[in-house]
Amino acid sequence: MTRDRMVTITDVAQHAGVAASTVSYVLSGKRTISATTRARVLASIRALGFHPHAGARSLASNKANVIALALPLRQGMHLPVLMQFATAVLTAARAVDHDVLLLTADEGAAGVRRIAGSAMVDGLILMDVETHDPRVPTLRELARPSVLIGLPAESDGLTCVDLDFAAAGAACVEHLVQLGHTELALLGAPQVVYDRDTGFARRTRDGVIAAAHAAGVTATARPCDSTYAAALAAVRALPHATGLIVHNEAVVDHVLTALRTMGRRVPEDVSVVAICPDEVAERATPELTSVPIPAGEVGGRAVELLMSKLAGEPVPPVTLLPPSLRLRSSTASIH
Amino acid sequence: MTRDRMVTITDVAQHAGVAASTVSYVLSGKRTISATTRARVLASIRALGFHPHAGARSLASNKANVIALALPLRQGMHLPVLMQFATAVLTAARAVDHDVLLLTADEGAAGVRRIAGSAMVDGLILMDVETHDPRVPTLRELARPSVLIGLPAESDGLTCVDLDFAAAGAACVEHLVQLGHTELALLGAPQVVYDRDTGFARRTRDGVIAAAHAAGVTATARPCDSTYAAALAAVRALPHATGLIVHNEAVVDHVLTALRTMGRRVPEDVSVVAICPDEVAERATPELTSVPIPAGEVGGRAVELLMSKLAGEPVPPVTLLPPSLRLRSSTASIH
DNA sequence: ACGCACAGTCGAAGCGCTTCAACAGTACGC
DNA sequence: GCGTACTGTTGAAGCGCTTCGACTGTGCGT
Repeated sequence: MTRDRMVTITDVAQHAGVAASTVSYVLSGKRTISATTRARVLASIRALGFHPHAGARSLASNKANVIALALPLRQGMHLPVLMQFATAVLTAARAVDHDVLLLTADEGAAGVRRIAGSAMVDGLILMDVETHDPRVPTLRELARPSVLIGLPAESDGLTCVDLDFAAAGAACVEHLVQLGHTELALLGAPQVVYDRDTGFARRTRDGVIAAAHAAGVTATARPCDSTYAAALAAVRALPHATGLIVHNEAVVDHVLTALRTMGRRVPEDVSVVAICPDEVAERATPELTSVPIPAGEVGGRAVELLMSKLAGEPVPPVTLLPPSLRLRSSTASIH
Repeated sequence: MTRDRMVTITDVAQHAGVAASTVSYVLSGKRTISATTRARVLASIRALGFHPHAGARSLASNKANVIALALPLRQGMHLPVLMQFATAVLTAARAVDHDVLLLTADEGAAGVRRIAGSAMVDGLILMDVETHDPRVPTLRELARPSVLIGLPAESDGLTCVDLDFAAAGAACVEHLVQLGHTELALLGAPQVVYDRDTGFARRTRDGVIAAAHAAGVTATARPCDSTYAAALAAVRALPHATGLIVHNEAVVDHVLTALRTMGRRVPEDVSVVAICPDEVAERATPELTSVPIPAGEVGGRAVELLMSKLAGEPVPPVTLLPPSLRLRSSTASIH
C-alpha cells in the first residue's frame, strides 16, 4: 500500500503556475478564465491525475454532489421493476454529476435523519413510499430536499412522482369495455402489499373499480400471491370474467399458464391486459396488451425534480405520469 | 426551506461547557474522558440534534466511512441473487458504521478511478467480476483497498471472495455418482454469460467436468437461456442423462416443467440437483437437492475483508467458501 | 491623455472536523 | 514532601477546497 498523499488543488496550481483559486474557477466555471490559462490548468490536472477531494469540496461549498436513494427490499416487491427504477435514478444522477448513496428501508426514519444530518447527501429520493410512511414526517422536518417515488396519503409540503396508477387501471377498464367486455377482474399484488398499504396497488384497484362503475360493468378485485398455485386459484375463482387486468409482474406468466390449463384461450375466450414492464408483456405468450410501467421516466423525473429543488426552483408537488396503453395480441372483442 | 446553519461540534462544546476537541474525543473514544463529562456531552449532542459533518470528518481524518459497491446490472444475471449480495454488503457495512455508494458497472474503470480518487470512499467492493475484468488493472494501481466478489484470472495483489463454484460443481457430481448415475449433464448460465467469461459459470463447468472425469462418468455441459423454450430444448437434447445439474436460477422451474411435459419423473427417472439460492430450491416441485449460494456470507465476508484491509491487517488473497450440499427430494439412486 | 469598465487572476479566510503537543490536576511510592 | 505517572482536558494547527474582495492590466469612449 503506497503511502502517497493525494494530489491536491495546490499541486495542480503549482504545476500550472497559477493560484489555487484559479484552478478552482477553471473547474467550476464560476469566473471567466482565459483560454490559455484554462488549457494549461486542464493539462496539469490530467498530468497529475487530480481528483478534487469530495469531503473538502462538500465542506467548503456545502454541497456533496451525492443523493441518497432509499431502496425498499421488501417482500412482495418485484425486483426487476425496482432495479429499473434504481438504475434510472443512478443514470440520471450520474448525468448531472451526482453519485448515489444507498439506503435501505429498514433503517427507516433514523437512517434518513442520519444521512441528511451529516450533510453526506444534498437530497434524497425515496422509493416505494407507503400510504402512511413513517419516514414522511421526518422528511418534512428535514432541511434537505427530497422526492418521493410513490404517493403518500398526506403529500403537503412534499414532492412526489409516480405513474398515475388510477388512470392506468381506468385505461385498462376502458379498453376492455370498448371491446365489449362487461365482466372484469383485477388480479393485483400479493395481500401483504395491500396490508402495508402501498399506494400503487391501492390506486390501481380504486381506478379500476371507479372506471368500471362509471362504465356500468362489474369488476372484481383480488390480491394474488406470486405463485402458480395462487394464480390458478384466482383464475378458477373468476369463471365468468372475460376481461382480466393483471397488475402483478411476477404472476403474469402463471395466469396465462393457468388459463391455458383450464382450456380458456387468450384472447378468444378471455382478454388479458397487464400493468407491467414492457419486457414482461413482450415475453409472454401471447404478447400482452399492457400499460407499461415507465420506470426510466419516473426515475429520471425524480432526479430532475430533486435537482430543481436543489437549485431553489419551485416544483409541482405531485407529478403523475399519464399511462399509455400498448396494444398487443392478448385482447380482443367479445362475440 | 429553513436556512438553518448546521449544528456544529463547537455548538455542542459550548452547550456542554467543554472544548470542541473534548466532544470529538467523546465521539471517537480515542482518549479517556471522565464519565461525567461524557454524559454531559452526550446530553448536549442529543439536545441539539448534532450530526457530525461527513465532509469535514473525511477531510480531517482521511476516512469517509463509506464504501463503494460496484453492482453489475447486466444481461443474464439473476437479480434476486444479486440483490441478496447487495443487501448483505449493505447490512454488513452498516453494522460497522459505513455507508454504501452505488456504482454501476457501465461506468467501468473510469468510475472506479473517479470514486477512489475523490476520497469519497475508503474502499470498494466489486461484484460479478469477470475473468478478464477491465477494472482489475485499475484496481491494482489504486491507493484504496478493494475486495472482489468473484475470481478474475490474475488475482495477484487482489483480495477475492466467492463460493467455491468448482467444488460446488464437483459436489453435485459426487452426489449423483454416489447414487449410481453415470450420465450427467450440466445446464448452465445463458451463453452470454460464458461469452463474457464470467468466472462463476466457468468454474462450475470446469468443476463438473473434472469431477466427472475423475469418477469415470460422462458429463455434458450446455449453456441455457432463461426461457422455457431454451430449457425444453436443452432437456430434449439430453435424453440419456439421468443426473441433471442446473446452475441457472431462472431456469430451474422451466427445467422441471419441461421434464414433466416429457413424462420424465423427478427423481424416479431423472435426478436433479441445483446450484441456486435456497428459496428457489425450496419453492420448486419437488423440492430440489441443491448447493445453496451463500450470498449473505459472501457479502458479509467481503465487508469483513475490506475492513481488515482498511485497518492495515493482512488478509488472504483468495477466500473460497466451501459448498454444502443440501439433500431434498429431487435426487434418488438409479435402479 | 484620462478615467472607466471589465476580463483575468490572486491571496486569504473559513467550512467543521481530528489530532497533536501541552498542560493542570490527582494519586502514589519513596 | 518531591518526583513520577497517570488521567482528563484544552487550544491550535491543518485537512483541501470554495469564494469573496481586491488587484492588475487592457481596450474603449471622450
